[in-house]
Amino acid sequence: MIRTHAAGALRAADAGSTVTLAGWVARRRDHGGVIFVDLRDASGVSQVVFREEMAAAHALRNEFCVRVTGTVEGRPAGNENPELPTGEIEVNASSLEVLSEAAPLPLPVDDNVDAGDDVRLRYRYLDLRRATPAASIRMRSQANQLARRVLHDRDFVEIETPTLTRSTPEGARDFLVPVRLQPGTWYALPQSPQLFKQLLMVSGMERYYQIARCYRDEDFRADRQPEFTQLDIEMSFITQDDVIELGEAIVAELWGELAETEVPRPIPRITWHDAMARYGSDKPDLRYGVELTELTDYLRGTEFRVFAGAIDAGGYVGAVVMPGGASQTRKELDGWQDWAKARGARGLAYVVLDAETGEARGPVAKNLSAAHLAGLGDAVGAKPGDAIFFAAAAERREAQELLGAARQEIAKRAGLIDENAWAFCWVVDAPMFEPDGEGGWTAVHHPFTSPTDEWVDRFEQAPDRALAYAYDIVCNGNEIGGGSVRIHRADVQRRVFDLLGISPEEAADKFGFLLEAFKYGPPPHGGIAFGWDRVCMLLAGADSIREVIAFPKTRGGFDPLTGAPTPITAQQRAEAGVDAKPKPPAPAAGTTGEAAPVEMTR
RNA sequence: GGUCCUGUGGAGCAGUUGGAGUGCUCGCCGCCCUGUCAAGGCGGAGGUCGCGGGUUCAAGUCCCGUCAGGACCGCCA
Repeated sequence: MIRTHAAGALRAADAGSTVTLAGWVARRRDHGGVIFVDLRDASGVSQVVFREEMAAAHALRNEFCVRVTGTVEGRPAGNENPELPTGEIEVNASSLEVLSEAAPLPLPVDDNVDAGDDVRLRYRYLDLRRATPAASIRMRSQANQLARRVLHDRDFVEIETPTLTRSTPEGARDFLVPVRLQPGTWYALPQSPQLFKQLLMVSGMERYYQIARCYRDEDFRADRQPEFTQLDIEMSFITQDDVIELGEAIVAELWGELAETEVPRPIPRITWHDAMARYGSDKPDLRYGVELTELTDYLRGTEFRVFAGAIDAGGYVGAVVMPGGASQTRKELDGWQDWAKARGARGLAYVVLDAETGEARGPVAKNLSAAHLAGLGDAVGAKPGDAIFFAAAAERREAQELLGAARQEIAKRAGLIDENAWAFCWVVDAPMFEPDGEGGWTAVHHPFTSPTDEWVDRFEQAPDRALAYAYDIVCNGNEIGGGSVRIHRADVQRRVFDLLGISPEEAADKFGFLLEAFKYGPPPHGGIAFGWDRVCMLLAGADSIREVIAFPKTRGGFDPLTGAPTPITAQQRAEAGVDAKPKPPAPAAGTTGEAAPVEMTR
């Protein structure tokens, strides 16, 4: 090593020893006759003092990479810096070697200055010299280690699966890779290792996990990148409760070690239908109340067309209360209409209860009968001074989701969110199917998800109500993981495919290899995958997963650092076989009554 | 694909009813400075106000288009 000590580790006890440090000039304070330099390495910062005979130190600039030898000394009385772990000492330099110089910086390496995303990402290596971004990446490493420890303690096997594979039946668009050796054919990058982990269960591995990179070619969000990471887990001979117990063990370990939070176990469970009814979301944020109230029955018979239309159509009318919302200005209340329209709703009906008299006011109030108005406050749990927002739709879920979004917005605007709180829950008993919009059904989770025992023999009778052994774990309104018990019985799988309109031929074409494997004694199995970027984002206290990814992309899929993606050369294009047409499949030998072509082998 | 926000020396910002590239903090260059710790003082350099078009006597400012970054909707089992 070209250094003897870590800069951040020096303490008063080291006084008197000669040390050699290597690191970067974090800051310099040049007084002419004496120069102070904060020397930073991965461990932290120590103050180095250069005296008159060390004139070369005048030439140091921020982020020069240097090696310094000197004596550790206690700082003169009164000059200690209690803000720094190394604040009691300083290094009196006797030699200075500039290992490399730094050009003027395109962004300040300073924890107090936050640059724009494009500059930060273009110079991510400089961005990561800052304490907070660096800490997030280091924290993620710890999270990986903690998860591995929990899983290894439980005899899990870490197994890597291919990233050049064939398309698997998740719903997202695939990233495709042309295949030079077979022009016209393409690999897909995996959207998840779903099928491989099920094959590993067939193979008798029994307990698999992987920190797996996954790829989905969809639009980005603050919590979505085109390549992302899952902590992917699958287990044999288990029930839903076993997977949930394991998930809780992992979450408790992570939050216990990295967030100093004791996660209450068992983590509360809520059914998917209750979550929608009470919170208008399948990933409810339980850090605050503000629950939804269904008013379909209460308002039955109303003459207000918006509500009556939904009720007559067999739909839903509901409300959510904004505590203190009656004090909003007309402009603020109008703002809610814009908010709702931005979400694709027609508007957001509201009634405010006068803070003094409790009288219901607002545009909707005059459309409701005196009887409906009189009992409204009690029906929705509103007090004088509150505002009540309504949503109505023929589709129950549509109205609930609007109210759920309003609930979140209310909590934000009314300051009801405790930013220091952690609220976990499992959302269980998810529906198996949802309408595909064309008269058929599509799998809510994926087509290998098992119906619950209650529904396994009759899910065809009411696909809209059939429930699955599918579960999501939610933290502060973020879905941080989800999984299911899988189907291991061929007859059940066939019936699910039938309902989904997947023909045996189509099934064989898409994932025949899995069905083939399931002929040979597949064990009952199930699993879970954690959205690892989101988990780390929450643990890091960040508001974007970009903060916990070393080299993230911008929302356009662009990497400002490398400039990827780029066009390819004509030669690359020709070699990759991007433009090749796939050969028609050769008939099997003998099936056409003609000799099959035989290729020369070497 | 849609809605919204942002774009001003290297970084972060301010810029009023349209009136001279105006200002602030940091950084950069030079000089001074022996106890600072986001050191301080003096001086200096650095600009296609993202880009293109329009309105106007006059545009950083208003309008249209476009590019880039961000938030959301659609999409993402």
